Amino acid sequence: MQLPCEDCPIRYRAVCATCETPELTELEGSKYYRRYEAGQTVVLSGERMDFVASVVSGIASLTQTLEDGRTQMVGLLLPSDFLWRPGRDSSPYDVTAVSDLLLCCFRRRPFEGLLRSSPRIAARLLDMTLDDLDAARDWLLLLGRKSAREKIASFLTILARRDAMLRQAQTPGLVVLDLPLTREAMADYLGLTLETVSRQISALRREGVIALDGKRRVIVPDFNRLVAESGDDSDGGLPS
Amino acid sequence: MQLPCEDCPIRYRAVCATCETPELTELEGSKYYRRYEAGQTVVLSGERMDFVASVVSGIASLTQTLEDGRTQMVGLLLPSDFLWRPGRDSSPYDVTAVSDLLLCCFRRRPFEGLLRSSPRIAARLLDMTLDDLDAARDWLLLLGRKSAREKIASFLTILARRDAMLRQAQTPGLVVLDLPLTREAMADYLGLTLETVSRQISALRREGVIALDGKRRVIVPDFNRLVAESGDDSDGGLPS
DNA sequence: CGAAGCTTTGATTTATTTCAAGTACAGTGG
DNA sequence: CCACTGTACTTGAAATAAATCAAAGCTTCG
Repeated sequence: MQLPCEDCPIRYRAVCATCETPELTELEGSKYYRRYEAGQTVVLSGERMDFVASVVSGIASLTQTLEDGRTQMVGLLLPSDFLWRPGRDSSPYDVTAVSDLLLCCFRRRPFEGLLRSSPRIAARLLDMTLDDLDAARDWLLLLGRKSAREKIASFLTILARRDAMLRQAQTPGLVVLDLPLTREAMADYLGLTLETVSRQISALRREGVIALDGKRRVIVPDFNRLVAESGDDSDGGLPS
Repeated sequence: MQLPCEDCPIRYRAVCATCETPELTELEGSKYYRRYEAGQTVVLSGERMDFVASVVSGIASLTQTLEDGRTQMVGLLLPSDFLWRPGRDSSPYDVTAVSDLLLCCFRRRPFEGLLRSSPRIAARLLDMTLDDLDAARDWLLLLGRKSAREKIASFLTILARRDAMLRQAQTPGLVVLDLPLTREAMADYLGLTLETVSRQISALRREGVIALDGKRRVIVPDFNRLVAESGDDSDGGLPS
C-alpha cells in the first residue's frame, strides 16, 4: 500500500526531490495516500483543506467558475506537481480528479513546520512555485492572444513536452500522445467551447498535422510542424 | 538619493517586509536605485539580468510577444512587487517602465546568497510568489472566459483594490482611479484590441457605471455596481 | 500653427459561439 | 448476441462578439 520513497516514481521531481535521508525519513513516516476515481472531487472552492499533497500518478485539475457557470481551468496537475498553498486553510479553486488519481499526502500543520525547519524543502517549493508561475504566464499568452487552432496545437506541444520531461527523454520527431482530457476539459483549459475544440482537432487531422487513433490517442508525425502551428517562437523548444 | 529603509514607502509590503534590523542593515548596505522614464525598457526577453529589484514607485509591465507581433502582458508590477526569479540569469519577458519607475536593486549573486542564509526573506519571497500565482490564475479566468465589458470592469476593480491595499484603506463606495496605462497597454493586459477597450469604456460611461475626468481619470460612483459588471462572484471582495 | 500620440467612433468582416442534429462507442441487461 | 442507454464526440447552420480597416477628434508640445 505504502510505497517506499526510494521507489517512488516522482522521487526526483516532486517537492521532496532535494531531500536527504533524514528529511526523507521524517516525510516517509508521516505520509499517507489518497486515491480518487476519474471525475471525483478532491476539494471544492472555499472548502477547508487540511492536507498538502504531491500527485504520484494521474491528473487533477484546478478550476474556477463564474456565477453563471462559465468555467476556466487554472491549473492542470500532473505527476510530481504539488497541491497546496502553505499558510492558507481553504482552497480557492475546485480540485477534481481528471483521471484516476493517487496523491501522496501530509497533514498540513506538520508539513508547515517542516517547511520552517528545512530550508531545502522550502527552496524546492519556491522553485516549483516559480515554475508554476512561468507556466501560468505562458498560459496567459495562449488565452489572450492565440487563435483556436494555435491553442490546440500549443496544448498538444505542452503535453508532449511534459511527457518527455517526466520520462527524461527528448521530444522526438514522431510523438504519440494519449489525451488525458475530454473535449470539454480541453475547452475549459483553452478558453474555448467544446465544439470549437472538436472542429480544430478535425481540421488539424484533415491537414495531416496530426492523426487520430480512436478519440483520445493523437499521433504527431512531425513535431516541428505542430510547433509551427502553435504560434510560439520556433526556438522555444529542444533542438530537432 | 538613497532613502533609508525605515522611511521607504514599501517597507512593510516588499520582499524585505519581514526583515529584522540585522538583515535590513545588510540589505541597506548593498542596495542601489535605478530610475527609468515612462516607456523605457528595463530588460528585453532573453537578455542577461544581473540584478533583482523591488518596485518602489511607478509601474512596470512584463510582456510576451509572438513572432507576428501580437503581444500579451503577463505581469503588471506595482509598488512593492518584486522583479526577478532567483536562479535564472536571463529574463523570459520584456520588462518595460509603464510610468516613471524607481527600482530598489540588489546584485543578483549576493541576493541569492542572502536568500540561502535568511529563511525569513526566503519565506517572504515564497509568499509573494504564491500571491502572484493566485493573481495569475484569476487573470486566466479573465482572459479565458470574460466578455470585453467584464474584462474592463474587472481591471478597474483590480486597480481599485490594489490601490486600497497599498494605502491600507477599505475600498469605499466612491472610488477615484488614475489609469496608469494607455488604452493599448490595457488592451495588452486584457487580451483585447485598443478599439474594443475604448468602446467598452465609452459604454460603461454612457450607462453611468463610471465617469471620466479627462482620458485617464475614472470616477466610480458605486463600486459594487462595477463589481457586479465584472462577472465575479459577488462575495469575493470586502463588505460594502 | 503643425505634428505626433493617444483616443474615439463608424462600417465591415470574421472567428468563435450558440443552437441543433446526428454519429460512434462502451457498458448493461434481456 | 443484440437492442438500448448514456456519454463523448462530430458536424452543420445561424447568430454574435470582437477584430479589422478607416477616419477623425483631442491634447500636448515644439
